[in-house]
Amino acid sequence: MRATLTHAIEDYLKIIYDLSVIDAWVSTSQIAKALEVKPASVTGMIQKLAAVTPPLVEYRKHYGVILTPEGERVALEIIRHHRLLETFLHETLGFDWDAVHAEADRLEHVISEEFEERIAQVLGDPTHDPHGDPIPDRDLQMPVHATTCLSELRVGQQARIERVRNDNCELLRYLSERGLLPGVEISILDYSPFDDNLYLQVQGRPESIVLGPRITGQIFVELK
Amino acid sequence: MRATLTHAIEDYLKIIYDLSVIDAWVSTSQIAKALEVKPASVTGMIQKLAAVTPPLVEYRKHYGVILTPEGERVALEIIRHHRLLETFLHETLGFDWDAVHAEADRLEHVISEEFEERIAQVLGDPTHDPHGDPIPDRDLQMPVHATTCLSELRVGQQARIERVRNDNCELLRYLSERGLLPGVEISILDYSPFDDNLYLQVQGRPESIVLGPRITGQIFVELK
DNA sequence: AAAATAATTTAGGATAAGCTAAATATTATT
DNA sequence: AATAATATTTAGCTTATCCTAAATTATTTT
Repeated sequence: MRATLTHAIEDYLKIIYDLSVIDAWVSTSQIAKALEVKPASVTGMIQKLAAVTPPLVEYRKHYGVILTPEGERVALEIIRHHRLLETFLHETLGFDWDAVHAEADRLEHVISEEFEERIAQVLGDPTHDPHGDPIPDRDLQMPVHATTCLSELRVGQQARIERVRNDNCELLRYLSERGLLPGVEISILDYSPFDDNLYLQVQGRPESIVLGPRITGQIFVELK
Repeated sequence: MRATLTHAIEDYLKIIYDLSVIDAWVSTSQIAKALEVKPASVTGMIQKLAAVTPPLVEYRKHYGVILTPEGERVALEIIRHHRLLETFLHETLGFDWDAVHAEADRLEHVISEEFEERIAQVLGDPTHDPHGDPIPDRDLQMPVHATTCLSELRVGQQARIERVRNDNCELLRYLSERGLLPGVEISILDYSPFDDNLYLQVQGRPESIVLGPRITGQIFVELK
């Protein structure tokens, strides 16, 4: 079934996005703590988010979730709402510093695209909210074509790297040293079900690269 | 048990208030039609509204409901939110006249008292919304609804449009395209008793406008 | 590598607000 | 006053999102 984006779902996606700054894979208990609900409730919800069409998260039992491109698109939309609202409440309506957050948290789920555009215009298309957080811009939403993550690929498949969703400098250096950058074409050599490691090769390079499950879930690719 | 004011409850109270303009006692089916839910659902909800502490409606089986003072207080609070929001969306954010209603319908349940006060202040404590409906004031006094509606006028009479009591976007656009807005002066050209249509003209415009009986009962005017 | 601890999932309920179908009350027509 | 037509209510289901308690899986300590 196609997803109806309830407030609760939007809250989950937003929190998952926020938590995935450190590690794109986010655990049940992290989400539970952030949303102030019980872990069992989180399990129920993320199973739903993964089952919906198109899936909003990828879910691995006892491990965690990662946003799909579609999930991230929705998360960014809500975050744009939130940060524009905070800015608007503070700048235009004169709300205090500490009051804007709670108000924006309720309004973000309810405003239309027209409302969003009009306050953006009134504010002169700001790039940062009053806390200094960046406001995703209107069309920074994900590319339209369907992408999968590396961990979904089978041995023998070929793909082109689309993007790497991670802030971790070390990881990014590790990848770039091996030529694993957006745009590059790769093929899957082998997969170890024991430790979930993926062996792959960059087109035109001799050596094989091993990637663990934590990383393969963060690299999005376009199938060939 | 003490009432938790959900969005649904607020919608019921608001609609009951609106419907009680004609008769303070409002029937199940009137509410069902206005809210676009089934009569059985209305019965369930109004039984709850009557059972809560303090009761929000008085309920008589097979007869209808009437708002209690507490129910009316809540209804007026929501209506104040709604009408302030409509005014704000139109005046401050530049929304079209006919687009404000849908947006306000969602926002009204979600804004804080602080938000309410700040937009009221920005607008200079307005007494009427862009449709001409009175905005209940901060201490929630009853607005006075004593005006005549268009359908009561005779051929040759002149009047000033006071307010249009309707949610239908298409209708509102239809009216605004013809310059039929609150504040505008009109005169009645003709009336057809066969189909109950009213022919009228906006002061300073050449063309005549035809309105059916469904509409003329919803446009309130002040006689000249 | 076994036991202890922690995290996660499953199973089974609770509540809010909607629905349909059947039962009952009210009102209108003959 | 009996019947027909309407309106309303009851009973029982559905979906969304939460909960608790018990079962399971993962991780850490010894």
